[in-house]
Amino acid sequence: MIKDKKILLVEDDLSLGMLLMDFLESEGLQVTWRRDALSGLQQARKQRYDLCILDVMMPGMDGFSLAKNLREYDKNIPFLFLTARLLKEDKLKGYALGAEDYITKPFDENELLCKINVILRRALLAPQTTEEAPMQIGQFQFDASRQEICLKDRVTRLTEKENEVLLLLCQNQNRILRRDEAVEKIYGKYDYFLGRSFDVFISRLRKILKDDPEVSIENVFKVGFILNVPD
Amino acid sequence: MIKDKKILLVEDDLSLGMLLMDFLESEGLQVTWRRDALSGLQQARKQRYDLCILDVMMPGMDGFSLAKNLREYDKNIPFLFLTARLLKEDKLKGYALGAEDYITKPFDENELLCKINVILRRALLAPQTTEEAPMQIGQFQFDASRQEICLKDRVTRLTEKENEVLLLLCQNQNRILRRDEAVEKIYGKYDYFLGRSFDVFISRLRKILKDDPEVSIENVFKVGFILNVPD
DNA sequence: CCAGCTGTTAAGTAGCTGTTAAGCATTTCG
DNA sequence: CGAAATGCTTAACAGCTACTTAACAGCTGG
Repeated sequence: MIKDKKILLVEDDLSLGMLLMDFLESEGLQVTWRRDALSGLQQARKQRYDLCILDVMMPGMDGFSLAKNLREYDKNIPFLFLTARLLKEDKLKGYALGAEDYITKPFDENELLCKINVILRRALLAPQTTEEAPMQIGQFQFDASRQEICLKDRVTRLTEKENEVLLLLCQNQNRILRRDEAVEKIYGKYDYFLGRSFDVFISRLRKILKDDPEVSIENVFKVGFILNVPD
Repeated sequence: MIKDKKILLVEDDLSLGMLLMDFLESEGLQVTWRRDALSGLQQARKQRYDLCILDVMMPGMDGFSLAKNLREYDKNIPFLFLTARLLKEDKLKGYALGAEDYITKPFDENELLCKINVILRRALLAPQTTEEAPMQIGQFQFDASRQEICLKDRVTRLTEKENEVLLLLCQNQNRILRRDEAVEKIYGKYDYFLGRSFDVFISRLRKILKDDPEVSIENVFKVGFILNVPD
């Protein structure tokens, strides 16, 4: 089983919280337990967690709002909900927020552990966060960590989203970056308007890149884009 | 929501199978439904699926054994179990086999859809499983991941479907690609018009490939096509 | 409170793809 | 042989997809 991963548990119930914390720690996970949404949120900003386990019903801010806030801060952070309510619409709401799972109390500890393992296992397969070193794109020098791209002595600062899109293109240079995958990575979901917005960034990046004729962003109809770079 | 992903449904119950197939297809997924484990296994070997939905209790081979066999063939393929039994040890067994989820009947269709989306979304974030090298077709160089084919210094970008058809032909080079299987793989079903459409793609590929006289797409009457390549 | 920036939505245009149709060619089989 | 079925190719087109520019609402920092 997967060990040494950081779990943020936000659960107001004292006995359940202790129980879970003990159990998960005994399984080799590093658990931080917070008893309300606000301090859970603060904790999540202090440190990156591999998974957040959120109680839905809590005094003050509920688990759904907490999840929304967490996602604003890190749009890829995995979380799952714990709840005593089994209202169908709640469940769907949880998933709509991007939850990995939605578990109703009472639940079996080992089953929870299995679900946690599934989530962590998938996260293991995901690529590393960001590349720090500047990259070469034809005659350009693209530094994603500084969010800027240089040609000779001209430096262009990119916007946050432009930077994300260009980074994705770079990570797939000279092969297709699938449209749906790209949008999914950037926004966490796909719909018509997000696709349109993505197009606008492609257009803006093309304008930036046009000064090197050997570099181009080529469309593959209905599928995606290829960042063509020489060599 | 995520569309155009290939789902393999293995479920012996007629009414549930039809219900699920209709529902998932109406959500834009490409569903192949098999009614027993053995033909499910055969189907999985014919084509890569993004997710397998397996009934646990089936006459003959059960869902667990099927999952084991699937994993031998592709150790990363995601699958989830459907079952009427809610025995705890069954559940844990399912997860131990590497299941993404374990769903007990009766279940809500929309909840199932949510879970499917979670799984497909996670798979999107994972690195490319099939990093395919360009293939040689006579004097051509066919790069399916760039969706293009080169002869000397002439580069032809293929359309999405052309690419799919040519890839299938390549995977069966110098032997028969059965017409019904090909259409089934590409469209998820077979009817008269799909067969006609398929013919058009064969015709268009022939036009592209005609510049190397050693390469041909040969018809086998009423059965399919052979991509003939030298050596 | 204003100015500037950013991301999203909108609108218009252009272009591509997959499907269907139609006419002719080829194969099969009684 | 002749009829029926199947295959081949070209053409046409509706619907979808993409590109660009513009406008705008929300936010940020001064």
